[in-house]
Amino acid sequence: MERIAIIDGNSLINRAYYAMRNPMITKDGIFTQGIFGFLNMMEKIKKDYEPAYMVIAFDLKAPTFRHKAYEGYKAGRKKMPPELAMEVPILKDILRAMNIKQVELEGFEADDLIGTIAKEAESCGMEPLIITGDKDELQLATDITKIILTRKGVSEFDLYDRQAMMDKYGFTPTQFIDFKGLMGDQSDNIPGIPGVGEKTATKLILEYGSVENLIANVDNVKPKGVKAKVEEHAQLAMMSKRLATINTQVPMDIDFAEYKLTEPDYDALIELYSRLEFNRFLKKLNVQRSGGTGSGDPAAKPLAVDAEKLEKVCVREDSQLAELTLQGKTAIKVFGDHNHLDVPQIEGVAAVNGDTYYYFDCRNLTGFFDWLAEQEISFAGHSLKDDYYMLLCHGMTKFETAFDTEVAQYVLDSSRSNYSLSALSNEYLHQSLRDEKEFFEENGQVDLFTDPTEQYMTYGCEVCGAILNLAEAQKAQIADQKLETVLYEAELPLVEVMASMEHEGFRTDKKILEGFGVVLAEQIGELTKQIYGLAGEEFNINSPLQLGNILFEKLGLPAGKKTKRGYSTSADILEKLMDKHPIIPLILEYRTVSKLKSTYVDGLIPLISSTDGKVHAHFNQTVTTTGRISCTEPNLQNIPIRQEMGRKLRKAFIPEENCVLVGADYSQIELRVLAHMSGDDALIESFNNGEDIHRATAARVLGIPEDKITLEERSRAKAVNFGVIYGMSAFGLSSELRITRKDADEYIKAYFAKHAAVKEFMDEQVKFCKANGYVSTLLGRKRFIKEINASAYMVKQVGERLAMNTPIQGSAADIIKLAMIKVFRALRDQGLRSRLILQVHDELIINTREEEKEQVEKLLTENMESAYELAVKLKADLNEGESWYELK
DNA sequence: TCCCGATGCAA
DNA sequence: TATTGCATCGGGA
Repeated sequence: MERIAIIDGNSLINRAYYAMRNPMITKDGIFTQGIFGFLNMMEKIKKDYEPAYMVIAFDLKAPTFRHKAYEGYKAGRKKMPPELAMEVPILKDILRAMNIKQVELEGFEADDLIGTIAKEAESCGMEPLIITGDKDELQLATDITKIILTRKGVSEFDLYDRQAMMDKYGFTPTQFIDFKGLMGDQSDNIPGIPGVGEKTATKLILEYGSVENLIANVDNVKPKGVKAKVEEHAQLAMMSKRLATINTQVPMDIDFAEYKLTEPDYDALIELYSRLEFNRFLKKLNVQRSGGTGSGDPAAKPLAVDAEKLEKVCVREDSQLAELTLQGKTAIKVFGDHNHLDVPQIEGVAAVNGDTYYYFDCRNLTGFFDWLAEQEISFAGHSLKDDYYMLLCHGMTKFETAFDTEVAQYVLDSSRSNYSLSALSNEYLHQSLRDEKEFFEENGQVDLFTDPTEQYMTYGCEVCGAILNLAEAQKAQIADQKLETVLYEAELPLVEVMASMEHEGFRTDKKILEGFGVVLAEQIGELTKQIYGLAGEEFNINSPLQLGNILFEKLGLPAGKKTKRGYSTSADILEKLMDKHPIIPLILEYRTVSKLKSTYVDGLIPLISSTDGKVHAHFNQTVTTTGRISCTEPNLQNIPIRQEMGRKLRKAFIPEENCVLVGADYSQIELRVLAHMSGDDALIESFNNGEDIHRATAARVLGIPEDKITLEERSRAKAVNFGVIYGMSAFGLSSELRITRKDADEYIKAYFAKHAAVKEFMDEQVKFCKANGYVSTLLGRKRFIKEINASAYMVKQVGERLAMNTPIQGSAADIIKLAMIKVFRALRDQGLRSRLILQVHDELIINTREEEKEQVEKLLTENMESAYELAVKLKADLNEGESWYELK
C-alpha cells in the first residue's frame, strides 16, 4: 500500500518554533527556527515511513464556516508572533523548491483539508499518515489512516491508528468528537457543557456513546447535577460537537499525481538554504544530488579536486623546505592577523600544488618566505590581495596571479555584497564551508596554550580545495559571458598592484595633524560659544534633530525640506538662510571645522603605523558596482581639497626620506570616454583641439563664440557636462544650478540638440539594458541592472540613469586600472625604487626617489596616456611636491 | 552594542 | 528627483 503523508503546516511550524530553546537567526536577521524544526520533522517522516506522496495543508487568515457558526470560535487565541509569521512564506518557498504540493482553501482550516484528503486517499487504496501537533486530528484515525502526533516539540512523536487510540483513550476516534463536544476546548474557545470536565466527559461518552444519544437518554443520567447540566446545555453541546468535527467533505480537487514526491529544484533549494544558513541541509543536499542517478544535472559533475584525497604534508622544519620545490599553479591561503598598524603575524600558509596539500607552520620556520619567493609558482586564492599583503610584509616582493575567486565573482556580478568563500562554495559547489570565524568557534579558539597547527591545517585544506574547484566553475562562466578581457587583462594583474600600494602606504606626519587638531579644537570652542550665545541655550550642534529645533522652532527660521526625523539642516538648506540669521554662517563654519577634526584629524591619527609612520589604507577591488576601487581605514580617496582649510590636511601626507611625491591625474577622463563611446563629433573635435571642454560646451549650446563665454556660463555648462555623465534629469540640474525646472529642461534640450550622438548613445544604453539586463564598459565589464525593467516609475528611472552612467564611469575605471598595471610594471622593469602608493579614481601618486624623479615622471605620464586608445587623446597632468598639498 | 539616517568629504 | 564611494555622529532598537 502506498503511503501518503499529509502534514498540518501551521501546527508543525508552530510546534517547531516554540520547541526551540534558543532563537535561530541568520546574520541577515531572518528567523529560522520554525522552518528548521519543520524540515527536521519532515526529513524524519520521509526516512521512517518512506511515503510516496506528500502534501502540506495550511490555514488561511479568512474566517471559516466555524467562525460563521459561532462567533466566539478561536476567540482570544494569541496571534502568531511576527518572527514566526515571517518564517511561513519562506517555508512555503522551500516546499515549492522541493516540489511538495501545498493546499489551502478559503473558508476551511487545514484540519478539514487534511481530513478530506485522508478520506479520499483511503478510498483510493492508500495509507494516509497525518502529521500534526494538534490532538483534535485524532478523530481522523481509522484502521488505515494513522495520526502522527508530535511530542516534546517536534523531536519525538507518537503514532495512533484506530486501535491505538482506543487503547489510550478508551473510545473511538469518532467518539473523540463527542468527548470534545461535552468538555469543550479552551484553545479553540469551544464551550462544551459548563462544569463538565475530562473525567465526567469520559464517563458519559463511555456510557452513552455519543452526544446525541446522551441527550436522548438524559433522563437516565446520574448524578442529578450532571443531568441538570446536560439538560440545560444540550444545544451548546450539539454546537460544540459541530465545531469540533473536522469536515471531510471539503469541495476541493484532489489529484494525487500532484502529491507525488519527486526531485527537488536543487538550485532553488541551495539558494534558500544558503540564505538561511542551513549548512547541514546543504551538505545533505550535496550527497543526495551527487548520489542521485542520472538526473542529468550538469552541476553534478565531479569536482577537480577532492580535498580529502590529497596527500597531506605538514612542513614544520626548515630542513623539509630544503628538499622541496614547487612549480605551477598553487592554491594558497595565508593565516595571519590582518593588521595594518604593525607587521602582521603569520601563523601558517596552506597550499595545494598538484595532488599534494602542504601546510607550512610559519611559527617554526625561519627560511620559509625566502624559500617561497624562489618557487616558480602562480597563485590561486580567494581575496589574494590579503595573502599578498601579509607576504609582502615578510619580504616577498613578486607575485604571479593565476586566479582569485573573489575577484572573479566580482567580475561576474559586481552587485553582490557577499563574496565570501563560504557563500560561493555553497552556490557553485553545493558544499558547505565554514568561514574562518565559524571554524575556529567550532574547533576551539586558538590561544597561547594550544597548538593551532592541526586546526589551521585542516581548515586550510578545505579552503584551498574549495578555491581550486570554484575557480574551475567560474572560469567556464567567465568564458560564457565574455569577461576574459576584464578579468585577465585588468582585474587579476591588478591584485598585486593593490597589495603593493597597501604595503607601501602613505607616509603621514602625525605632528602636523596634531597641530592642526589643536587649531581646529580652538575654533570649535570659539564657534560653540558664539552659537550657544545666539541660540540662547546650550545644545548639541552635531545633532540635526536638536539643531533643527533651535533653528526652525525657537528662532523661527523658514524651514525648507523635511527629513524622516524632522527638519533638514543640510548645508544647501542652511546656505539659503545665510542672511536670515547670524547663527547660520556660524553653524556652517562649525560643521566644516568639526568635520575636519573628527574625520580627518582624530580619525586619521590612530591609523598611522607606529612602526613606519605610514597609513596603510585598505584598497578594495570588489566593492563598487561600476568597477572603481574603494578605500577604507582611512579612506584616502576623500581627503579634502576643494576648500583651502581642508586642503591644508594634505600637508600631512608626505614622501619618504630622500623622496618626492609625483602624481598625475587624467584630464576629463569621463567626458573623453563619453566622446569616444558616443562618437560625438563636436566633443571629439573639442578634445582634439585641446579646447577648454566646459567653455566649448557652453559656446555650442548657447550659440556664441568661446571667447564671449562668461565664467557663469562656463560653470553652468560644466554642471551640464556632469549631469550628462550622471544621466541627468531636469529636476536634478535645476536644483544643482538653482534655476527653474523649466530652464533646466530647456538647457538639456539645447545640449542634446548640439550633441545628438550623445543623446543617441544614452538612448542606446537604456535600450540595450532593457533588452539584456546589463550594460558594458570598454573592457567588457558588465553591470546587471535589475531596476531597468521595474514596474515602479521611480525605480525604472533610477535603472535608466545607472544604465547611462555605468558605461562611462566603469570605462574610466577600466582605463586607470590598465594604467596602474602598466605603471607598476614599468617601475619594476626599469629597476626603480619608486612605488605607486595611491589611486584616486583619475589620479595616481608615486612615492618617488629623488634620483628617479625624471624617469618616473616620464613613465607615469606616458603609461597613463597610452593605457587605452580612444578616439580622443588621453591627457594626464603631472604634479610633484614635498607633500600631497603641493600636488596641484 | 549594533544599526540606520543625516551629513559631508572625494572623484 | 544626478553617479560611485566611506566616516562620523546621534539616537533608537
